Amino acid sequence: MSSRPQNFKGMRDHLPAAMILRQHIIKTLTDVFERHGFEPLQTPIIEYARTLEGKIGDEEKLIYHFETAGGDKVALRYDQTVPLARVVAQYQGQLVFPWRRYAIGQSYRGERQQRGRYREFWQADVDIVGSASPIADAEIIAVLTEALQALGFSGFTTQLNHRQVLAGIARASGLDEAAASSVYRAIDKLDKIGPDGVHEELLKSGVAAEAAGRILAMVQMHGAPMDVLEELSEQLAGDERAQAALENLRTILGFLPELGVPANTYTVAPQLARGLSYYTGVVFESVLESPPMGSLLGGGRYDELVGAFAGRPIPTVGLAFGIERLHDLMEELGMGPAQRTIADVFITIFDRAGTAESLKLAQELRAAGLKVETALDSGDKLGKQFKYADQRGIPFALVLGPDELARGEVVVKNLRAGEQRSVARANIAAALRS
RNA sequence: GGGAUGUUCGUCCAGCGGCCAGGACACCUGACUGUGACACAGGCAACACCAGUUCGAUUCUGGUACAUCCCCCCA
Repeated sequence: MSSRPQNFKGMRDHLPAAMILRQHIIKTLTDVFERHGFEPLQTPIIEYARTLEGKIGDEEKLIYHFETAGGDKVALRYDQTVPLARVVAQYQGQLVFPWRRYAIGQSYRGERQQRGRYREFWQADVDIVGSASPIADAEIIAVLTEALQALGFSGFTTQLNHRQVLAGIARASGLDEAAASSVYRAIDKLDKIGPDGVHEELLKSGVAAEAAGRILAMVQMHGAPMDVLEELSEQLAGDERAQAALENLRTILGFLPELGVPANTYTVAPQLARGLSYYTGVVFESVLESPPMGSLLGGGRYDELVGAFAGRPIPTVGLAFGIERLHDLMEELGMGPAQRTIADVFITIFDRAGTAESLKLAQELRAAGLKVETALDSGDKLGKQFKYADQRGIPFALVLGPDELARGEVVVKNLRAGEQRSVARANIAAALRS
């Protein structure tokens, strides 16, 4: 009784049909990123453990640690932001700032698997490093909006907030910084557990009933973004840092129309907290109304992390798309490319004598830019070859037998429609494209 | 890390103390020797693993592994 082979828990294999969708997602994102001038970056998935330690807060227990045979303490990267900070510090002299870069690859977190959460997951990160300009923040929001649209999503909402608005709400409720973190966690669950649930959690974390009521009132504000900002401004009057944050949000939002971000794709959401470990300014995430899938992406401004290795402040704003979630959602919603395979056409081999001509034809069509697969066994019957091509989902099969060779033609068979016709060899590529 | 539920041919499902463990789809093989699909006829193929209870376990109990989902946290 041999044990069945099995992939490691929480990690997935992606068979060709899934990979076609994933590559479509990655290509679409890459196109959008590059249209905005972002350059590609790739870093190893293994880092020295010390590089990752102390950077992401109390979730370090989720980092995969191990020791190499040579005694090096290493870790699988937890995200692509800390590696970015490392790269910035290491190659300062070779990079031109502000630096726009994107990185698409996998990260690892040792947590229990759940919907939309895996132990190995791909993210597409986009960041503008070395600029504190609100134009940079706005551009990141423009990129995210454009990318979701390019993928075919509609009805998504990007919720925006600012760390200092959150802090201001805590201050206005008489809470000190130490108490704040559990408060942020509680209010961030508003959408999930409702006002009553949040109220309960606030009380549980030691917030007075009156303060909890004020927090809830502020956090539940909704309406047109500029109106919400105005209301918050009144509620947080006298708090300079909060006022500056609100002004910053106003400025960022002001650039959005020109950057092509439709007003119905974003809201100001005072309850949005996100992973608080390193964000310092604007924070945001995009969600889909349904099906439920957590956030599709998340990000914000973090002005301290990147400079931590470099030893000088390097303000940065960026975000991470969750490729797994985009993938799962698009699969569920039937979005993305319809084809099951990448090949455009299958070329049969009629018999041993015709093998050379079939292979030659394949090269001609490949040179013309088509994706071509040939039969591999000159002894197989045509019927078997057709069946194979059909099972693979290849739309066309070509037959090059003695009759066709004599006439300088090729039979083009449409496997979906079941029709076939004879086409002059020179015109095949064109016939397949039409 | 804590918790809930689940695991039967490749896939989806049935069975439920004793069965040759059943079906559908998929797959393989047949007739057609320049043509797949449809139909037909055959065939391959499973009780996740380890203990326990029992005369007897796929079925009951416990554990393990894995999966789905929740908490935590996040993409």
